[in-house]
Amino acid sequence: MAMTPLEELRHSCSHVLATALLRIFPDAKLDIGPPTDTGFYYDVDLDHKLTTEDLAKLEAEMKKIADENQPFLRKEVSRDEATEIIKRIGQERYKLGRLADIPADEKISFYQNGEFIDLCAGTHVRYTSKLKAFKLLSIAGAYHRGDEHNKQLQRIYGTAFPTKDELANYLTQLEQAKLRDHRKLGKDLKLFIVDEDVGQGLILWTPNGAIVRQELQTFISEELRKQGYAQVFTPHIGKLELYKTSGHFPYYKESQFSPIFENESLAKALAENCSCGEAFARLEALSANMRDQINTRTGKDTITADRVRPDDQLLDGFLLKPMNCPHHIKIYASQPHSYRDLPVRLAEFGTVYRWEQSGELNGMTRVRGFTQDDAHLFCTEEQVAAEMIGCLALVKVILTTLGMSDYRVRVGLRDPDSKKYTGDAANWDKAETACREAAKTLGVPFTEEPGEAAFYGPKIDFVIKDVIGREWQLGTVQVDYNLPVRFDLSYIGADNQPHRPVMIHRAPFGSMERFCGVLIEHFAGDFPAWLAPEQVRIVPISDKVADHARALLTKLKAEGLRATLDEHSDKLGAKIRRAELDKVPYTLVIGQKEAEANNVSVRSRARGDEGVIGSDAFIAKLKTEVATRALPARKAAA
RNA sequence: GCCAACAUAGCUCAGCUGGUAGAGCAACGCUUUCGUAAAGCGUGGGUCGUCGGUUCAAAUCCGACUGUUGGCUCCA
Repeated sequence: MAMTPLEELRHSCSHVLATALLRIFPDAKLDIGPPTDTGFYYDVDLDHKLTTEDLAKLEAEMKKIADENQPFLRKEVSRDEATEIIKRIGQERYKLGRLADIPADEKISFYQNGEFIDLCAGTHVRYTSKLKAFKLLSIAGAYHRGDEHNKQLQRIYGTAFPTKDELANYLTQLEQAKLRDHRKLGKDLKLFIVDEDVGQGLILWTPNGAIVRQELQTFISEELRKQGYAQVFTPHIGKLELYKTSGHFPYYKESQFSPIFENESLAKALAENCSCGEAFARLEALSANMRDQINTRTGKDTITADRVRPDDQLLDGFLLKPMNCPHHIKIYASQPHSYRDLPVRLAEFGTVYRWEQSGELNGMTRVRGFTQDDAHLFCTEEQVAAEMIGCLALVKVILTTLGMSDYRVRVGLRDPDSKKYTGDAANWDKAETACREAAKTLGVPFTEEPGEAAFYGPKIDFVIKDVIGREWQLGTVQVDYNLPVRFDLSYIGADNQPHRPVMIHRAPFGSMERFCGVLIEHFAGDFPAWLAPEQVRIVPISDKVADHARALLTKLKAEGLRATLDEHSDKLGAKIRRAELDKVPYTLVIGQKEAEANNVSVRSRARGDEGVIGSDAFIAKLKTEVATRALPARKAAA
């Protein structure tokens, strides 16, 4: 595949970086150095721990190499010659493996610039002097071949552009992006905190953030009522047995909080001289055993769920729920269903807990406890398509209302080579077809990605990028033919015979935490009035109108608006500045003139000074803006 | 979990090679009563993330731990 000119430029930078590396650290063992979406990197195995000072040195050396104006020369060789070259330059540690990756029918080429020669398919710019605008950015650890069992190499990240202006522009953009990072804004606008003593990845929603979340929940609840969902509530824990049946316990044990054991069960285990270590070892064996049982099943629709043999019951206990499905399934299963009842749609803002690796935690976007705007639909096979479309429509309504249009849609299919999936192939095919067909109705491009399915079924995900380009899965819709089997769910059909329902799991926001994090960045903290923690701030010009201002505050609050009054003795400019920094959508300036006429001078965060209007007229206008969940109308560019 | 960097007042940060802490903003008080992004003066506020070590002496050097950040791995 040919590289774009920009990729060519960046990839050439990788080679120049490698050239500089070997000049400064001759014993460096090189792995690979490809271009990326935003720049390039090179992975290197080096005993010396690279520092930021080294980056500066390397960058200076790269500039020298660019100035030396070395030509990039391509050389095609046989496999034996390639091996010889790699040995000659002393880079056999990784390069021989990379050479072995090249299929037998493909040409093997090296690129040489100056003294440096590298196994490489290309392509490159013609001379190093073409590299005019590059910068080394950071050093990171990266496993060889992306496998955590392999040695961790040092990865040097950099970026490059055709011109210095473009590079400077990109670096400025990075700086700008940091200003709308949800972690910074979350602190500035007092939306949420994470406390060390409460625990990593556990979000404490402070009053301002709670308002945003509550408004989002209200919004989605309204939409759910329109679509015929029933609201349920379920507890935060469930017995281990429940998750053994669902398959979550054996499959995701390592990413769950440890079980909460019953006191009696623990006491019994202790009485049997079972140490904690042994108990956990037995639990470990149990989950491994469960996995094997499931994997060796032939995939027939057995109607009966997997059961744990009684002698496997070593310790009874509960699990903090890692997902809501089993609880909702039990609600469905609690009474018989006729085909006339279907679809049954059960919704809950359900809080779940997952043991994410410490290094993966990130602000609100990757946490250990989060609340899904979850729902499970139980329907007939014939209803799947329509229900899927309904779920996707809901996601679209939400994204449209919030003005989020920059996302991609991913259809996650099973990886035919992996064993992590449960259920029979025929059902998987049906489910995957249903997903594909539903995705087509979206009217936006989507990609099909094998290996992205959940263990119980394929899914459609909405993926959005954060300010620094990281992708986050938000809304998700998943078809599931498996859990209904595992829990032996049924409904009575028109033929008076029991039938197996199909489940759809869906969460339009994904999780309230992640969604709010992304939303903060999407709006850069400038929430539309309906979401803004503080919708209106009254700014009296002097104490002389304080009584009038207080009366207005009372009135705004009585009208259900989230309003505050700035009673500081600052000058107007300072109060305006404070309101702007707090990103309040509307500031009402009240002086003698306004007080006498019962007017307000409106300053909009989005549009600036909007002039004087009667206070009742303002209230009516704002209430409409809030009720319709309008996005702030920006001032037209002059 | 792994690699690396970082952790000083509510916030943003200063504190060079060791001699027990400073600024701006915020808060509070007083003065000012002001027309669309910062009025003036004053006051309070920190066992320098935690624990341990080196030293006559540690915010500063070393170690462990906790947390954060950037990556890697993972993400039902």
